[in-house]
Amino acid sequence: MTSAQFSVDETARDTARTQILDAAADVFQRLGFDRATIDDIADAIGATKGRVYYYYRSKFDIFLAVYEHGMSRVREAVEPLAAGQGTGCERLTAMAVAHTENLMVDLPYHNSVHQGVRSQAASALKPRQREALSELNQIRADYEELFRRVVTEGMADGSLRREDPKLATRVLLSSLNATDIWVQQRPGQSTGELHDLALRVARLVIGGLESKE
Amino acid sequence: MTSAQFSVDETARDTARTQILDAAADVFQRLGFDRATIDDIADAIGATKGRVYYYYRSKFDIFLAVYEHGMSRVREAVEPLAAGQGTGCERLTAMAVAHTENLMVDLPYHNSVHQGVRSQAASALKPRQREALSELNQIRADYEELFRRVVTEGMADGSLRREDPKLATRVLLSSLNATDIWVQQRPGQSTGELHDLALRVARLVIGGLESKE
DNA sequence: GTCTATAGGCGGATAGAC
DNA sequence: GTCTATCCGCCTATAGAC
Repeated sequence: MTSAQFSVDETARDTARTQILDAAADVFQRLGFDRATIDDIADAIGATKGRVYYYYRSKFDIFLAVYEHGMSRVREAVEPLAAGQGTGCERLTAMAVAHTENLMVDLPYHNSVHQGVRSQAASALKPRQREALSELNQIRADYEELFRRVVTEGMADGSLRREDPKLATRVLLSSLNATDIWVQQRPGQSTGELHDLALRVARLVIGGLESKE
Repeated sequence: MTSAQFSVDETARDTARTQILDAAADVFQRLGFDRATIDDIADAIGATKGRVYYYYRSKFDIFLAVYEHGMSRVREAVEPLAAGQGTGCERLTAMAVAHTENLMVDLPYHNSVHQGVRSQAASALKPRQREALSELNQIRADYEELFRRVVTEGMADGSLRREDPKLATRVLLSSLNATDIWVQQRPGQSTGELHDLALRVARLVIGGLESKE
């Protein structure tokens, strides 16, 4: 086996896995994790259970992969902005816009993650799965910490009101994430329109609705 | 059968139904509607399935009753405030505080409703159930409309920034509702502490985090 | 009214053919 | 690798005893 061949095999495997993940995220969004069946996922890619179980051990493992995929994409988009130029408020706004934009683009993934965060307590997990889940929750906690640092800096430089940073960050992030209830992906939507909507949402949440007198 | 006796029977029946509803809301919150079993609900009140099915035809009917119960309580608390004194911003804030406070007090009910809104598309419903659900969704839409009117008035009287009222109302309500992810009921929590937390959350969402320069 | 027992179906997961 | 066939457990809902 040449290394080129090895590489090709790896790519093919990754492609197959990603195809399953995309389908799974979509089905999870539409039906919810519990109602979604492996057959639904298989149908969505024109296959049967057999193929899905060849690539993933269990339904929960698929969920974990969707979670990880979704988190790493949004983190890549947002993390660089935390250390950028400008006041805390300006950087926080840039992060919030990028977060919301990513949420809208990767809506099925985000929605699945969101479901997972809501109901993680449920169901008896195998040790392997429990470990994987708590790793992901750690990544999520780190992500929140990223926002909390910028919030704290913004309060220090006077661009943000002084409030409990932990509470403020929680409210901010949960508010942004809540948009996944009412946004809907439309095929004809340009990325410019999405950016515009994300901007308006982020400004509403950070700037508030109250007029500045 | 005297009318007094009739009344007593009705009360006993209502008490039994409410007990089931309280248990169901709690179980739905902890496990999610899909994972929750009728046995879980029965266990929570020290009974077996038989009792639960004597009072409710199906699991979905229990969910509908929880939904209705939760919505009518929050509506009773918030509706009178819409027509009160003060600027649009002041009335909106009072409504938002009452909404959030009620959410924290009736957390299991709110959380169940929230789940229902998220996944209502799923599962084939019987005509009777479909009708009941769309009635509840109408009640929910009316509730949102109540907020939208005050938002519009606030923009007219200058106490709120001019924005698309529909978008602003959606962001506001979904932000407030999103707190059900991270709030947790603690037995020792006084109503004063709850009110204080609700006030801070509502002011963060309406007033924003940005400092007014 | 509330229980126990059970029917009935669905869906996750596996075995084994191709 | 992907399929078909099937096992098995769980859970909604009902029947019927008490």
